[in-house]
Amino acid sequence: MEVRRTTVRDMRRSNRSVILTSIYREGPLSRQELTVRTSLSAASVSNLVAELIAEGVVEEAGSVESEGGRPRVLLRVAPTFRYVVGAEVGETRVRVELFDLAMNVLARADHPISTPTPAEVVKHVLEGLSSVITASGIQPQQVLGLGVAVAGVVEDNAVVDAQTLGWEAVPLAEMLAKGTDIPVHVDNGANMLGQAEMYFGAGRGATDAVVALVGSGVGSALVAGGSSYRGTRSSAGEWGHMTIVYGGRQCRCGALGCLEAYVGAEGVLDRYREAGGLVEGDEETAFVELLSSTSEPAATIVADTIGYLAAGFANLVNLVNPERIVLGGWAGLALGEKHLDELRAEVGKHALRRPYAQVSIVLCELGRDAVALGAATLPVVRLLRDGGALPH
Amino acid sequence: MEVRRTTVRDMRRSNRSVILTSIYREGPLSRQELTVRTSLSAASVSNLVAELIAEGVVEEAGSVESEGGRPRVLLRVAPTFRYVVGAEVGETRVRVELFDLAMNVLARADHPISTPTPAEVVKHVLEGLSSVITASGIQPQQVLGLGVAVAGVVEDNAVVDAQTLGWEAVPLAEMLAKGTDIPVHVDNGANMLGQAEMYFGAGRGATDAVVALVGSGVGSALVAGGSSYRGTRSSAGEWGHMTIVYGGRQCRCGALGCLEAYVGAEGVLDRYREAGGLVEGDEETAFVELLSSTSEPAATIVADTIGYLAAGFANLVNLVNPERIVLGGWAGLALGEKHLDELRAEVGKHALRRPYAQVSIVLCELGRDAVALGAATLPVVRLLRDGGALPH
DNA sequence: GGGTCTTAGTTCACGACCTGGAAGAAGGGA
DNA sequence: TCCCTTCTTCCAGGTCGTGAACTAAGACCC
Repeated sequence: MEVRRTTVRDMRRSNRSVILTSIYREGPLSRQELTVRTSLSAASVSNLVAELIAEGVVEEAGSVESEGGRPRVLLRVAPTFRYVVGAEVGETRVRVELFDLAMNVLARADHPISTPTPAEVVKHVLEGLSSVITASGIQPQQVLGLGVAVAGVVEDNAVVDAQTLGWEAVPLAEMLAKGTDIPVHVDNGANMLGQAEMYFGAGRGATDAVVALVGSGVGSALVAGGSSYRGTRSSAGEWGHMTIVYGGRQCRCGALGCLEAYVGAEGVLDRYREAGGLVEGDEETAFVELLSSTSEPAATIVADTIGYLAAGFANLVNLVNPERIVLGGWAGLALGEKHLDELRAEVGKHALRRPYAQVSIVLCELGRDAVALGAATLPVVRLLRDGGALPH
Repeated sequence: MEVRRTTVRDMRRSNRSVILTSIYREGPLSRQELTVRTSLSAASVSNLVAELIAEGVVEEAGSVESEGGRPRVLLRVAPTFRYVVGAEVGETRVRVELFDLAMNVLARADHPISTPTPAEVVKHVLEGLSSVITASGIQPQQVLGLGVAVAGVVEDNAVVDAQTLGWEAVPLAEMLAKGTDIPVHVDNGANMLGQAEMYFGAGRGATDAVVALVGSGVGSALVAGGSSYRGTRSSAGEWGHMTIVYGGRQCRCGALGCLEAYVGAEGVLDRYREAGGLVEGDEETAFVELLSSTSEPAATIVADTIGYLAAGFANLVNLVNPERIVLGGWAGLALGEKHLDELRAEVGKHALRRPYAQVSIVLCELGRDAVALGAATLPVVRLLRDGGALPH
């Protein structure tokens, strides 16, 4: 039973949330447009908006011609009402960025790390946090929240398992909270990149989508009915470890024939090497090299990769019937920029006709640095959900 | 924007819905237990329950010892408040069943069909409807709704595509509505079987689950966050056409290497035949025969089937992180009854450790005749959602 | 420049709703 | 008979969205 009672107060919060979310996500809107979209009465919109303006969450932003009468006053979420901070914890660095509510970057702090122990990471995130706050000249109280993205399984703001960092059961949010009064949210990196694309990139407007990330490894973020789908215990979206070639190549997860073993950059290069190809330089250079090579074995490997990836996409199309699949990750983008049409066509060969006709396959728009941006949206989403009420 | 405004009236409806749903799904409850579960005030519970009793939706059903004082009066949804009808449209027959709200079957009508044209099916469903109403001696006005399950893609109560019946774009609900005043709901057969299991069978209590159906073909019903997940355009759940052996066996959908081509009864028997096995009698007999055969090739085929099915399960486990997978369908049950433990172990080889540890794999409890039952829950779910308000 | 039209936004009385508290009725056990 | 717990009833208090009447602000016309 997770159905919840409703009280008289929930009503106002819920309506504030509806209005605020509309204003935030559908650009500047007039009160009149809000009455239409929310189907609230003009009186209520006026009332609620007045309250939001009085609190400073919303502000008027110019006006626009009406249909012959008094002009409509546009409303937007005040970008400087509060600020949000996003952090990306990678294997080799910690990046912290401060945004206003319009998600403009106001300050950034990068810090390389050698041994990413939890204590080390906590220290650098907190240092980055105060550094970006100072750099942007705002008050700490003006920061709405800190979102942290970690590559690994995250449950309830705690990192449960992060193989690349070698972490297990690290209560990251709790540890960070000891060093700051700012509310802390922790989530999975792939989900955060997905969230960024869904809010500000190629996923805008879609309610059922998958953001598929192909880098050295392969992952995805699922969006169902407008919000991120996490599964029972937050580990949904492990698309990379879907068996696609039964009994096939060994994957680093231990299983055989995972998608990742075929389309992850590492797997692709392994396959190229086995076919006699020459792999030089770091993974990324080599991968890009492979993509632009005109040699016969390289072309075969690339074509095969497209085929495997297409089968992986088709599995998503058939199983979850998304309206959009957004391909990202550095290897995914590199591949997609050259071969998107082939990929689309190939998906059609593996997917069922109907769901295939309903899906559009596009590339990420935000590049790979959007992880911190995505993490920073966590406190924003909370603000919108609570109708502009501040935490505590 | 699918967030909806809330008005002062939605509040009462929503609270009625919360109470009614609790009573229906969590068995007879006393008012006192309702105040705890819903966190509504005792005054409101009393008030709302009185209203529901006055309308006849809820009734008192005995009492139970309290903690020393006045006994608690138990409440239940009045089984005879209204009745619901479920229909299953198959290739060879139409089955119509009438239930009370406790989902006891009160009457059943089966009708064989030779050429399942839409007109024919409409005729038989309507005949079945009036036949079960007459047989059970109730008034047509007492029937809350008719749910119809069709094997095929259903969008907005219209059958979009049903290959086995050879239908395309059949507005079934609309056609049926011309012959009856009872509200008609149409949905996909696999989803309805899934719904039945989720409400009354092996899925009870789970909020993130997959009901996997293996018969001659293979399908599934996804349940996310407590309700059925349909995807953008209602065709989610096509698990059977997930590529599992890239470039593998031809599937009847046209693609290569679909799960269905390996674990659907038809595919299994084909593989057995190719391995030199002797397939006699109809599909079902032959399949059961194969399962109990002790010959070496048969054992291999069965073991392979378990392996492929396990990979298909593992893909679900990794991608959607369900708390439960319910295996059904006649072939699935036959296989599961003998080999469930092997299947579970095999899934562990393909799935990631964490999500695998969080899932339980169980068999359907309701048998394959639960399709009409599932379809009949459609109007019940509507009733619960609307807090007991009758349609129209 | 003044009147008028049109559309946008505001104000206010009203009815619907939940809550908390208090008082009491109901039903059983000691 | 007394006590205890579970409902029920009632009322004042507070919140909310709504419809209707009202004000605001431009455009247009003479």
